[in-house]
Amino acid sequence: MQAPQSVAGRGSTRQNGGCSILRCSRVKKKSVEKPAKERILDAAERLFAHRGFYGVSVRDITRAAGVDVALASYHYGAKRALFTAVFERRAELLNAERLALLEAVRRAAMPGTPSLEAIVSAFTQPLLERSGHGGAGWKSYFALVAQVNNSPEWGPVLMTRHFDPLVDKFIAVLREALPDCPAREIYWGYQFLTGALTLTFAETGRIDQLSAGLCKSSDLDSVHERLAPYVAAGFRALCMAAAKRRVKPRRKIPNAHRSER
Amino acid sequence: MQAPQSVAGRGSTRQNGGCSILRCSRVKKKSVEKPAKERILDAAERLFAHRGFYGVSVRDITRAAGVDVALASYHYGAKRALFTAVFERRAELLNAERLALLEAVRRAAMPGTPSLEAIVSAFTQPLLERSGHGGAGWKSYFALVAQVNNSPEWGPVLMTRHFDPLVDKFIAVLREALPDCPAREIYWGYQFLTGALTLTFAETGRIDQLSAGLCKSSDLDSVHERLAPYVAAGFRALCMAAAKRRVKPRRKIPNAHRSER
DNA sequence: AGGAGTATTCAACGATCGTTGAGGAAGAGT
DNA sequence: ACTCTTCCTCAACGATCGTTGAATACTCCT
Repeated sequence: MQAPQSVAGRGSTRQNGGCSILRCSRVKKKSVEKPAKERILDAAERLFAHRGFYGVSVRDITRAAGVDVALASYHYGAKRALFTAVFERRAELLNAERLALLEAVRRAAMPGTPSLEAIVSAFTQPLLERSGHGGAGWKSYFALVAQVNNSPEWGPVLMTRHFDPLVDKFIAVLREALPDCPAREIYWGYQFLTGALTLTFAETGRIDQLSAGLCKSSDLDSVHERLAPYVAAGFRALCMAAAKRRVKPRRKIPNAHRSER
Repeated sequence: MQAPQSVAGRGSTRQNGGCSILRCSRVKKKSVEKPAKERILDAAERLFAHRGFYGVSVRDITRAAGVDVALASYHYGAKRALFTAVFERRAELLNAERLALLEAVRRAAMPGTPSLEAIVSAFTQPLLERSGHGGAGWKSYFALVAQVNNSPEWGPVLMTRHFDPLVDKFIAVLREALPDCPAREIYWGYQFLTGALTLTFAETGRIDQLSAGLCKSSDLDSVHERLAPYVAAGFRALCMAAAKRRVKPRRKIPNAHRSER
């Protein structure tokens, strides 16, 4: 959580990273301390992940990064642009890797289609692996994604723009693997998958307390082991239910109480 | 979305709800317009659900409710207390109904145990039914729950305090229905369930766009039809995988890249 | 050495934030 | 008529908000 990132010496009157007479060349400084522009992004990532866009002030971020307030606007413009910059930084890297993994899984199964478990795993593994073992920055990033995905304000904008092109490809492969399954079922199944996945990223510690320590929110290896079979079985159940519904179509749900308050 | 709640005439100099000479008794006024205290809670619910705790100012809320700024502090104290009041208002009502439904399902299956589908449905149906058909207030409430559940700041406090006692009871019944399944698997299965469920409540419209209109975020009847079989199959798959793992225990996951950036 | 260009700081702007104290309006009880 | 209580408004507090323009520091090119 409170990983010691960017704890290098700072202060209001810092000049050369602390060295007074020794010439400290730029190369030296860069090797010992990240550039300010990147430190701002790191600090923003960590703080936004915990308290959301509105819960963090630009001053909170620059203070955590050890730079002046004005530097955030200088490098990123408005606060909103800084937020999207945080979101976008790691998105493309992830998409590239996930797409490659999907193609690898597809090729490995040729001339047939890959198993549902393999498809789902290709979708989730790059994320779970980095959130679990990629360092504090990645952990914060996925916690941020969890909040964005469940936000009516940010979800439709950021998630759709940066992840849906890849999701389309995954869903196409899922449809190949489930040729008799209506597309609707696959979309709903995907929605349940992404809900389960993003809540895992939030790592709120709720399951730790519920299970009295038997499960750890931070144990994403356990999640990786379980999510694929869980979701794959869910997809199959949706397909079977849809097929059964086609035979004897039943509608409506019972036990309704339809009134405000 | 923009349901016409509390649009009654107001203004900065409103005195008696608009009537000047006619004596309008207090009872009459109450019947035509909700009391201010409740209007504040309604407005807060709607706004918090959309932009979160920090994204809404007390002035936003009181303006939407048509009352003075100071009235929020007068009735609820600090802003934080108003937020928890919004969260708590509907929580107990839900818990009571869900507990009764769980007991009913349990009794109906005596002397055996209820099906996984029936247990999961008892857990989700009161929520999906109200979010789908309970009116704008309920819809906002569950969107708020979705954000809280995925928030590292609020989730561990509010969700745990108000919902976990009930969740414990559900998990106990699930364990009865899956007597050979390790408890760990059931907790993870529950976590995936609640993640899928709360993302559904967020209704971000992402699935609408992904499916090109084939699925509607707001169609919670479809979710109700599908979530129980999906999750039930997932639980069974987790149990089977755990049993298989017990026979030939394998560890570790492949393809790791463990380095920050 | 000097100029160009980038990176960073400083100080300040007006706006909005959450909260509060004093006081008014209205009804109930005496 | 008086007081008490409850509900509510008004005005204002100090703090913090996001953003900006001017000025300074540093690096690189020639």
